[in-house]
Amino acid sequence: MRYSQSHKQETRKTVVRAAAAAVRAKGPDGVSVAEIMAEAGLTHGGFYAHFPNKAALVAAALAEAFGQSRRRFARMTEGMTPAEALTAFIDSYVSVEHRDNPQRGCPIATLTNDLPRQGPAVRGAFDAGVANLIARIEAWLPLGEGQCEGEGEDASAARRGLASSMMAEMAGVVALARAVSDAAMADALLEASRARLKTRAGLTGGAA
Amino acid sequence: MRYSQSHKQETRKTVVRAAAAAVRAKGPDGVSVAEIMAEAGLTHGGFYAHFPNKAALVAAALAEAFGQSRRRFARMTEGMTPAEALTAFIDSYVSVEHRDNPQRGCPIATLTNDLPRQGPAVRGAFDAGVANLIARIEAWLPLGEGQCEGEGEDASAARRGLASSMMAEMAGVVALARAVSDAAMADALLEASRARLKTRAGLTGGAA
DNA sequence: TGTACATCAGTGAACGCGCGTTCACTGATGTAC
DNA sequence: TGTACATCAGTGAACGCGCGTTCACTGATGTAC
Repeated sequence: MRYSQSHKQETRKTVVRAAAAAVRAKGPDGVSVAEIMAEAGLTHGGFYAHFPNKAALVAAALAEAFGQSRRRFARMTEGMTPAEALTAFIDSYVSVEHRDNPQRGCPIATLTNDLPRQGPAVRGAFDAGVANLIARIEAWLPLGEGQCEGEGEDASAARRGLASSMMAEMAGVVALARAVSDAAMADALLEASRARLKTRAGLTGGAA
Repeated sequence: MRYSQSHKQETRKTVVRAAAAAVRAKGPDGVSVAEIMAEAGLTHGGFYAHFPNKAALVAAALAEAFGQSRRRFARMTEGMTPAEALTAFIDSYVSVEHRDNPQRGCPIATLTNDLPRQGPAVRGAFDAGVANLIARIEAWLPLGEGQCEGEGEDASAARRGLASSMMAEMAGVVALARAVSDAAMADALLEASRARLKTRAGLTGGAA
């Protein structure tokens, strides 16, 4: 029952971080306000001093989760060439480690199916996260790639299309590997997509 | 309150069909037993004459949904060459029509995120559905495709890997197109993956 | 063929339970004097 | 610098509500005679 000037903001951050983990692990409708507040060391009654309702917390948690992922990959790929960065990104995204730790993983792989049922604030945060991830992949892709030689409108559209297609496969395969209960099949799904994604990005022969 | 010999089985089928649609539209935890029974023209109390609990209904609904998808695509691709069938499959799976009608679409694109939280019966039905879909795509793929020329262990493994990778992208992009609220972005995601999937399957130049 | 009875699919009220949200209260802090 | 007061983050009991599940009951049907 003490508080200083910045104490409320710190408490809010703790709650949002707890929510970011819980929402990814159990889904927006699978966690309760009381559960998240307890995780943050508080009781559920105090929740409404920080958020108008549960939906606002979910929106904040989603934004926090996207921020965490972005910072993590920025740190990981610091100083790398685009080809190295993209390889590292694919290897860590399409991995057993990522599959087995949804609570600190990419929110797209965890929450996609729940999103159509969420409110505008949550969906807006999701749109932004998806667009950001596609743009990041696109920036890492080698120029003049694949079927579209030469610079111009077509090459740029092809790069964007490839980045979008890769994003869909990456999020899809991680979600699928979590859903499948046969362990060998789950491993095989990750392995197949990891190899194909690198080929698709033109990363097979070595760095570009 | 009448019943004939087959009446109970017909009622059960009606309930399972209603559940198969409702579960895909709203998720296993988003529909109530009462809602499904009302959809089938019954009251909720009678539910337990047909199923031991809600989980059993969800498992039956998932199996029914997979069966519907399988029959639909079998009908659609009847008499086609493998290349034609695969093209038709990609076009209808990665489509605006499929995105906008989850209630009669592929359960993988709808339920993946909910599956880790389901019981063994539901998860077993899901595993079978995923394996079946990958096998179907694999059977449609042209022989000696892509990077792996010549027949043998490697070519077969490459075909299976490609089929698995394509399945992940297909389910992933449909789920993603539903999750994204920006209509232009959702359309672009589908379009990009549809084109890339055909290229990946070796369907671009014409039939093989 | 006709009658009496047993069955059981389906009804609708009721049960605990957990949830999101509300609210009267508490007490450590920042501020006014 | 010291004291009195107002603030408001956090507490914990309580609220409606919808859910899965249970249960006493109903009445059309299949069966025994």
